[in-house]
Amino acid sequence: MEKMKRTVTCGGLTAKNDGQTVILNGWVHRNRDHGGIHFINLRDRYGETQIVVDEDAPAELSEKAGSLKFEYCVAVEGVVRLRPESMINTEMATGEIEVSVKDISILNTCKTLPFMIEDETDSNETARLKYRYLDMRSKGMQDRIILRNKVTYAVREYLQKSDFLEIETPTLIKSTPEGARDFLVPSRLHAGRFFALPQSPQLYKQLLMVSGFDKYFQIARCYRDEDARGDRQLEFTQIDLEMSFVSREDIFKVTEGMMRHIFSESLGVELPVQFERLSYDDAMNLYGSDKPDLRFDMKFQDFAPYVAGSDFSVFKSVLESEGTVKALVVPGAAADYSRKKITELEETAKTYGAKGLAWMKVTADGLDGGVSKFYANQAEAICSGLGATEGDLILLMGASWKTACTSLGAVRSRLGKDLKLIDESIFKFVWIIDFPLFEWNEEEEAWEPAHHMFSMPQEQYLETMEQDPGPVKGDLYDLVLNGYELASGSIRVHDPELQQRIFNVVGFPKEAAEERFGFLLESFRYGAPPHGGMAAGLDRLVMIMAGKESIKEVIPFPKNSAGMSPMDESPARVDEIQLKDLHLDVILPEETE
RNA sequence: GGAGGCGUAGCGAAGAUGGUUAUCGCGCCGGCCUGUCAAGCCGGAGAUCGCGGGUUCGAGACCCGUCGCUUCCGCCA
Repeated sequence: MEKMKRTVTCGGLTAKNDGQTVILNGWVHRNRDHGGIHFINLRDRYGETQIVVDEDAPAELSEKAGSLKFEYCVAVEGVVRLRPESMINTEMATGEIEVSVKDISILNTCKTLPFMIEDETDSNETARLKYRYLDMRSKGMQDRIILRNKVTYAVREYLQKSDFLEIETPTLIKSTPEGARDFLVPSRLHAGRFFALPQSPQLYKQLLMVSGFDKYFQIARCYRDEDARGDRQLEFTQIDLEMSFVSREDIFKVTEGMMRHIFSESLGVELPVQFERLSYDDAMNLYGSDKPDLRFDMKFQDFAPYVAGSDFSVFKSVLESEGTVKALVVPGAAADYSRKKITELEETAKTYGAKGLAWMKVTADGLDGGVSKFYANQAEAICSGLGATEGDLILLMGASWKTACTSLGAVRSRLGKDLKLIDESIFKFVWIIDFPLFEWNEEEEAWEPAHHMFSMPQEQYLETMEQDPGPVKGDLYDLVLNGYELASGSIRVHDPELQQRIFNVVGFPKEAAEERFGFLLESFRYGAPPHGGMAAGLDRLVMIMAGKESIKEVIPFPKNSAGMSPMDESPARVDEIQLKDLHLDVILPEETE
């Protein structure tokens, strides 16, 4: 190897290198054999270089060139030369030059590939995951993994310069009942006991604040044993940070600064100095989502004022049962939206629990189609009230507040895509603030934490928190980017008494709290500083930056949607001896005959 | 747990209303070719049409079941 060690990479040669003797190492990306002359594109992560075995090359070399198949790993020695003027490839970074080959050494051959190595593969995901090491040879995957590296580097650079300390927290921890299901790790040394893998470093970073490390961050792997989604995996990575002696504004400032640095350094995109803010209530009422995509507008409007003056009984009964009736005006969509296409929108709404989707179209003479006959007498008032004009489609949703908002929100998202209202080239950040601290669980008939139990209630609600938990807003915030929840954070509780009051509201008895979080509560009794922080999803961030819709595209070795790896076939069964060591007995679900 | 979509050669796809030997592109094998860069041209091999059952003279197609993948809901921040 020493003799044929590379002196340059496949992306490094330009016209300036004309005449130099170089050695390249890389993979055969293409091999074009023209009979007497071979053009071979040699590829590595830095780029591609065309190497040429000329017509007057020795027969042995020519034959060797002909034998090079896709993805052979080779070393090549040759002389850089300028391409003839008319042969310059302007699409290629190294397109001005080529390397005239003097010697080829085959470092390794390659079997027939399961799929071609192309810039973006359209091969099926299972094959891509099974041969992930080949999939990652593609330019697209290489670019994304490299982008991910740039992002993590920018994170560290920015936070280190802002006096943050990168500190590791344990990944074998105590299982806690809140939130998602834990991954459990059986203990060999302690029969019947289990560690859990962390869903986040939450408790430990708070303890670091108690220790006085007033600015902490970590690029932390987290685990949740829940079903996968396009933007959710069993294991994922968070940019986790926490600060002491801060208010929400300090955390916003750091996060905004960090995002600006990330985007500027890794994409060359300049973000605004401050991100927009929207209260949770407004986000839900106007966009039907706590993670609204603000790259397009189309806000909801209140349709309640027109309900009483109509015979349309569905909406009347909705309002009687304290529900909401929302209107969504879709400009100019009347002609394009046939009954069939509206039914498709209705199906979207129904997946979010809506019973139906009412509609009408605005014509020159008033309202037409759908439920228009019920509102004919108010046509003018409705159109001017909603700002609807001829050719617009009006969609109406009546349901309980949350169902009305979320289902119409889903319709809005779909319309955004269908009508191409979204400018794909922009990055639209928005802080969603003033989240409710508690959420009423209908089934369990109990209050539960909307985020987690360690978030601070806003001061004005402290008096009434126990009597009336519903309206209590927390010092809680999410950062949303292009309709994805990118980060989530809060000012934490640092007072053990207040923490206990919150546990009480969500029906978490003192004994259970002590049992689970005793170490945290105890730490609060030793001069815990006020603190707060946030955690941002690294995978999602890089996914959005890369313009992809699945975090699998930015994770080197992801699991499939069933939570398995087609490559190593994990999770796998283990042998009896291992189980015995761990004091485990496995009961498989009954096998169907 | 539920709903939709998909499953045809190594890969990507076509295959109205059931009809003889299942089609195309890429890849693979062989040959030709002196400037290509998705090179081109000629020839060849390669498919129990996911699996099981059924309807039929006849099923890739229709029916039932089942498995796998995928997206979404539930779940999860």
